[in-house]
Amino acid sequence: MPQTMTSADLRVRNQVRLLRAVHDAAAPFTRAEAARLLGIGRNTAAALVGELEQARLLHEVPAESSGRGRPTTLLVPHPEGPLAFAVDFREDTWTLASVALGGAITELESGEHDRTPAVFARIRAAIARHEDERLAVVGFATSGPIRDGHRLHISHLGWDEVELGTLIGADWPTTVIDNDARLAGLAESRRGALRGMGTAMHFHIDFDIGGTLLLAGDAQRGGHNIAGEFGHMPLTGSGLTCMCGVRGCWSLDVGANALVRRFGEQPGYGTGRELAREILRRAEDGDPEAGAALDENAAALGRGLGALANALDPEAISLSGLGVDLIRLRRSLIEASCAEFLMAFRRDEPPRIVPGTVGDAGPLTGAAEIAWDAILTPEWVKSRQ
Amino acid sequence: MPQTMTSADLRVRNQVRLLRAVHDAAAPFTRAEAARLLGIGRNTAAALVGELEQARLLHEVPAESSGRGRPTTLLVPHPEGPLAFAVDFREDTWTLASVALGGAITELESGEHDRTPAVFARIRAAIARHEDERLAVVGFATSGPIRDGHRLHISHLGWDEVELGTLIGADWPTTVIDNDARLAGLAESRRGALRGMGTAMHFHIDFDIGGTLLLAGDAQRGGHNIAGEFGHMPLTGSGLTCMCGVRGCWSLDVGANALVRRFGEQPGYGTGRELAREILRRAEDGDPEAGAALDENAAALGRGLGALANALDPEAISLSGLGVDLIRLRRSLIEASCAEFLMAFRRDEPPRIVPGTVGDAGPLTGAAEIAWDAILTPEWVKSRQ
DNA sequence: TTGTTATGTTCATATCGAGAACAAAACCTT
DNA sequence: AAGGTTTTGTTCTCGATATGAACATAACAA
Repeated sequence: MPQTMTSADLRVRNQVRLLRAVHDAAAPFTRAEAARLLGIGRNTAAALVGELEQARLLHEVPAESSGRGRPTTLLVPHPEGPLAFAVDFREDTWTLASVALGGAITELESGEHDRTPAVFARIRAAIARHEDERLAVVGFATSGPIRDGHRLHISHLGWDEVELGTLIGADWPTTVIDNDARLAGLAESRRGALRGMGTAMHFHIDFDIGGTLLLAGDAQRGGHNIAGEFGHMPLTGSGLTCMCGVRGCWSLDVGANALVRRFGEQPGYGTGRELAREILRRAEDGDPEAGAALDENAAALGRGLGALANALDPEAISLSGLGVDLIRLRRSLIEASCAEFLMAFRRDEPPRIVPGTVGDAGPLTGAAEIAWDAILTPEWVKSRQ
Repeated sequence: MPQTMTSADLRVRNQVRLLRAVHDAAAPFTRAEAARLLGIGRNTAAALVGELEQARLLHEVPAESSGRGRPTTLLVPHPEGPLAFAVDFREDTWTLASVALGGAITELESGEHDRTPAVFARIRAAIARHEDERLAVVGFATSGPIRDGHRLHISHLGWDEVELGTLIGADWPTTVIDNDARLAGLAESRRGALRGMGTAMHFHIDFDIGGTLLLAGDAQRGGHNIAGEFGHMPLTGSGLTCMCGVRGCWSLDVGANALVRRFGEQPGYGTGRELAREILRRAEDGDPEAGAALDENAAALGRGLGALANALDPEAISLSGLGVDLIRLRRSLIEASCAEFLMAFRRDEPPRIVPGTVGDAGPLTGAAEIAWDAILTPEWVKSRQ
């Protein structure tokens, strides 16, 4: 029973609701609109906003008049307010950005790395270079599952069950972490193609395919925080054995690895991505063999999406990475293959399959979301008064 | 923004929290315990309980003393309080029960039916026979997906997109409806083997297999209210075409249909269930061919559960129907097959596969849960004051 | 018999949001 | 240019909530 309520907490709770509304909104809104949105009186809204301005969380700027009525103010993040830092930690690069309330992202720094855990110390140093008293929380996106929230497993870096506590230590600011595929999905759900949907899915296609189930704007994590390995279900009837230890994974037929394997190349994480780009280019230029490889990839993608739609009934499915190219080049094939594996009675209302709109910034954007989620709480807001 | 909050709503909200706690509790608790549970003072608890007693929602009975301290009272449903009716509508029978706050079920009536929609009128009549002013809401469990919440599709009755409004009309009490597999899962999640879990799954195995994903005690419904057709994912590599219109469904290899098909019988909904029981009996008696059929069923079950666990990471999976027998007779085979299709790094912590404890009463119990869910709201509680 | 413990009860208090009335600042009409 | 309209901001009173402290009560234990 977390939601204990005294009449004093009521105020904090409404402050959080207001901050959440400002953060989630696509565009700034006025104080009067805020009152209507939250279902509170204008007087109460004035009081809330005043206190949040005192706490340097919100700021009021004159709104350009729109029609009749007394001029009002727009609610915007306070110029001296708290900031979240977001880190996107990738295969060989990292990016650090600052994110204000509302989601505006400012890139601060980026770098390459040598694939050893030492990179975490360098990222910590980069944070320190930009850190000031405005920094409130860090959101961190990494690839690989993070078991039970603290045991990191990145196969293509050879990191096996690395203890997160040794990488992100007590000298770090408050930090929340999740994996990139899940965060990319969260970003689409909060600020992209899946906005406002109750049930949706997102898949990131790179070397293989991973994804997340998005319910009411939240990414599902599972019982051990390792949900989302949709690529490791045997959905396409492959006879091969996957790196994960299972036979027949969907990932064996979808993604860059599947593309290059068709050309006799060993799938892997070095040159594989470039070769996949090359195959994509050749397919666009009309090369029949490259085109056939793309066809197979698209058909396998659609088949898996259809199967998953039967089980989970998403309103829409967004794709990122290679998936964006596959939609661009093979949309009808994906949809046909999806429909073929959709239960007959669902075919008149198939899930929409759309490219993500957050794009490459998905993990970073998602990291910013979980960072702000961590502090947009009654406890934190109360502590700032 | 549904959760508008005035200090007057606060009281109603706490009343609902208290009622919810009483409803969800495994055993009655005292007023003092309620105060601790909700994090409120004893004086506030006294006020809440007093008002709920006035509203004929709660009743206080002397609690047998346990050690020192002033004697207190247990909070129990009011003897003249509201009741939910629950209906379990099956292939050829139906059951009507009355369910008090807290979940105690009293069976009222049951009957057979002729598989035509006319049975709904007879169920309505049965409700009318037992209805009095205490009846607040009806929860209804049916088989088959209910698209968008109002278009019912029961293939084995030959009902295709039947409009629910024509079956459950304006002369019915307030009625909420969902399908049996989902409600059986909800029952396990609220009152059975999956109690208290954040992420879990339940599968009901009858002719085929259907299930539901349970998150924090709620069954997922999907974007069009037709989530849960896990049986129609191609998880086992079958080459057959399923009744649903798709090739290779998991359901082709798991359940009574799969059992009888192995003996050259046509799967169907008439004698199929009896034949499956017969096969089960023979397997128990040591018949090698029946045993082999059971083996195949169990292996296919495990394979699918492993695949789904990769994607959704449940803490536990409960089974009902034939699944209970499969666990009883072939537990190790199911677990081995599940492990084989579990990603290697997950095998040291596989999902627990357990028989449901609500058993045959799952759909009825789940129907009662959604019925009470529908009224344990601030609006309804306020309307009773 | 007396002390201990847990719970029930009473009362004063701070705070919250609602609602009404009024003020202010724009736009629109004539 | 003047007056009316519309929307928002501001001020004040009011009823309601949960709290916390103090006290009362009813069991058990020594």
